[in-house]
Amino acid sequence: MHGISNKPVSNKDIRRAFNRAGLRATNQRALILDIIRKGKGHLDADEIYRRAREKEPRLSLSTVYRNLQTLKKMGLVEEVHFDEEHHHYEVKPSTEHHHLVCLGCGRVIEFEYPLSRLVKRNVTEAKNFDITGSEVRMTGYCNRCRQEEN
Amino acid sequence: MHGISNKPVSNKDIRRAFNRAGLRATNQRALILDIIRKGKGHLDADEIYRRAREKEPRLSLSTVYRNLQTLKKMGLVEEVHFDEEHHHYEVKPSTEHHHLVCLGCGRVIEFEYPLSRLVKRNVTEAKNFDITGSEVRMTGYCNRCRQEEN
DNA sequence: CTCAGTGCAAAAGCTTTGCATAATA
DNA sequence: TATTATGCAAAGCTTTTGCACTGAG
Repeated sequence: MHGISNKPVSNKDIRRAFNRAGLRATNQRALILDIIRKGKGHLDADEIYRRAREKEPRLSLSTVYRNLQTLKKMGLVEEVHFDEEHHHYEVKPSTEHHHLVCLGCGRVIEFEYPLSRLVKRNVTEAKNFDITGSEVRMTGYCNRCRQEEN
Repeated sequence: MHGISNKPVSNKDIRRAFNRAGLRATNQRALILDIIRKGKGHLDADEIYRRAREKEPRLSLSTVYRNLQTLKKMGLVEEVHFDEEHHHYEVKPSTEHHHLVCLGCGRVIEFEYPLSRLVKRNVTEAKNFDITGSEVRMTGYCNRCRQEEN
């Protein structure tokens, strides 16, 4: 089984995706997208900035912010809210997935589950609602942290 | 059937709750809590500030922020993230409840459903996780907005 | 060659903090 | 009366915006 996806992965594909959207394929843009992809979704704007500058030291923070907006609009990147402080960004996953956040160690566990379908089916108020996106964040304590507690 | 709750509701109860926590029962504090309660959970800090000033014109924004922190720590108030822009606050509900947000008209629909229990049961990664809180926000389009679209 | 995108600097939110004063326990 | 909480003003962050310049198409 291959992990084939409908998302652009090669530089060429990325370039095409940008051009198709009427946007220009700049190094900064590709770099930022690449960092978000490698960051596994738990990077905030500043962290993306810091990592990007290692490769492209002249890059500016406003370029990061502007591209985050752009990539969001293109549907390539998704903004998630892990905590009260920062926004985090990740490449949009094709399947519905959610997060468990450990309040002990801060670890974030991703899981996949079609919660929106379930809500749609079982919740009266959701029946007449066309759910297009969902953001689920459950907090608690992971196995490891509970054991250390005792 | 009464809507009896274990949360303080009368002024006296609120006063006691504060004192029990070693805190002082100030007018500002009670007012802010009252506004959050009446606001049905969809107020941001600035909106709380504006409403509070109608009753207590000398109240400062920093007092609002400080008390939001305090009330959160006391477990009386909960911070929720509706959109990318602001934090919203609501009195902590006893039952697990979640939000449907209409991207068309901005309407927020609350629904109750024990999603965390369900995740705990059905998701491998959640099995060893002690879920203590959950924040679910599903977005889409409500009945009304879908009809207007056509 | 054109115009979208960039870098830089400045501005604009939102939130926190320091300090003197006021109010509660 | 002893602190806690408040108001005010200033500072701190994160994010956005204006403008001249650069580079992709």
